[in-house]
Amino acid sequence: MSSPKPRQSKARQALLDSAKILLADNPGASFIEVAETAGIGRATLYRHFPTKEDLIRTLTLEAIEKTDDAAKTILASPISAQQKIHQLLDAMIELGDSYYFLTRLSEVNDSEIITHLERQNKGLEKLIETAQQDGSINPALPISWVTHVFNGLTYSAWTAIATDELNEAEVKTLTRQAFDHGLAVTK
Amino acid sequence: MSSPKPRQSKARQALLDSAKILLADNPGASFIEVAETAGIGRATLYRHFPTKEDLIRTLTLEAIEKTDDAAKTILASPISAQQKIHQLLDAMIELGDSYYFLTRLSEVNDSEIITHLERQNKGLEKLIETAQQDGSINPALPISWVTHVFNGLTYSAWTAIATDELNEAEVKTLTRQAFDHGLAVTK
DNA sequence: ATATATTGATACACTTTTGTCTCACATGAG
DNA sequence: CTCATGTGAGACAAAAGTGTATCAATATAT
Repeated sequence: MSSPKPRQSKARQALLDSAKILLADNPGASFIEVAETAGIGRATLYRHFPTKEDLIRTLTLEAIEKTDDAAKTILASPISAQQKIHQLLDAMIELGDSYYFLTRLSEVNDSEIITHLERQNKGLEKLIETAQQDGSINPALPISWVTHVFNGLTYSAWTAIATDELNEAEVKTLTRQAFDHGLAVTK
Repeated sequence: MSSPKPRQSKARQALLDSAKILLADNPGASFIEVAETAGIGRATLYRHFPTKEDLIRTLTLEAIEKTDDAAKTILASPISAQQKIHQLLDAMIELGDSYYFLTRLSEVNDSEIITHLERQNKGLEKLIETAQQDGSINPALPISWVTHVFNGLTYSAWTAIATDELNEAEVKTLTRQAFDHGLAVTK
């Protein structure tokens, strides 16, 4: 009848939102800074996350979960592999806020997180393989290279949105075009 | 007649080489770790670099200098803008070892370094503008977007080399193709 | 061989960070 | 209102990191 965690949720989510922004441009920020930036007491932070690793772990799992949610919908759609990849690119661009801090951290050690990331990568590779079979991606390209370009262009999109006058909608279009046809004149 | 710094050079360069590898996968590494990894005493490290900032600053300036050296030769060549961009991509891929640690660090604050990076970026933009005028890059694309793709694909190339079975020569070819024509079938 | 410079090890003081604990206060559910 | 829970502020101890100084050992140039 009643919601399960009515009290905690708000402060906790505000804390996570604040932390991922701070850690994105200062991966070495101390727990003290995290608490101060979030505007909460240090003791409260420790109550929610015993160590810095716990916090980062939670942030990472949250990002992974959001990606899974988006991927689930996209993969279930009756559209081509190419269109699915395009929508995945869009989803990753939208999730920039949740993911960017990860690119600035040390190598991931947590085995559960590694498992999730590998699973998601496997899913992307599967999709790429299908796209290569139907000819929308060059079958001569190594699958791993295509995933690296996927990630690299996602990174381009994030930085373009973060630093430039380009808005998210423009960047989505440009990224899609760059992924498919590069930077030559569109024919 | 005699070389200017015969003594220092060796230990110092070995230290820099070791540090950039360590900082690449652990940006938060302490000075103690840097010294231990390089196999030198902590006191010696402080003699060469008074603070961690000095070390990072030196590493960064070294990377910038290497890029300038490469760019100088490339820009002086009697080749097309597109070919110059291709060679710049090659050069950046080769400099992965020197640059990768920079992508893992906090925002750059040093004004001299910012000036250098902006100068190099300006040079790239100029080149892109020329390539757009001669039609090898789509003139409809925002210049800043092209630079983001340049950087994103450079990042793709680095990670492909670092984690995969692909060698540098293959990756150079793939990167060039992705930059020009994306991942569709080459015509 | 000898003077000079570099190095590694160690000790030291200092600062920052981490993690725990206590207590008074605020807030929301019943 | 009352009570359980969450919170902020601060004290506290322990650990890690930083930066300086000293000294004996080593390597190098002449």
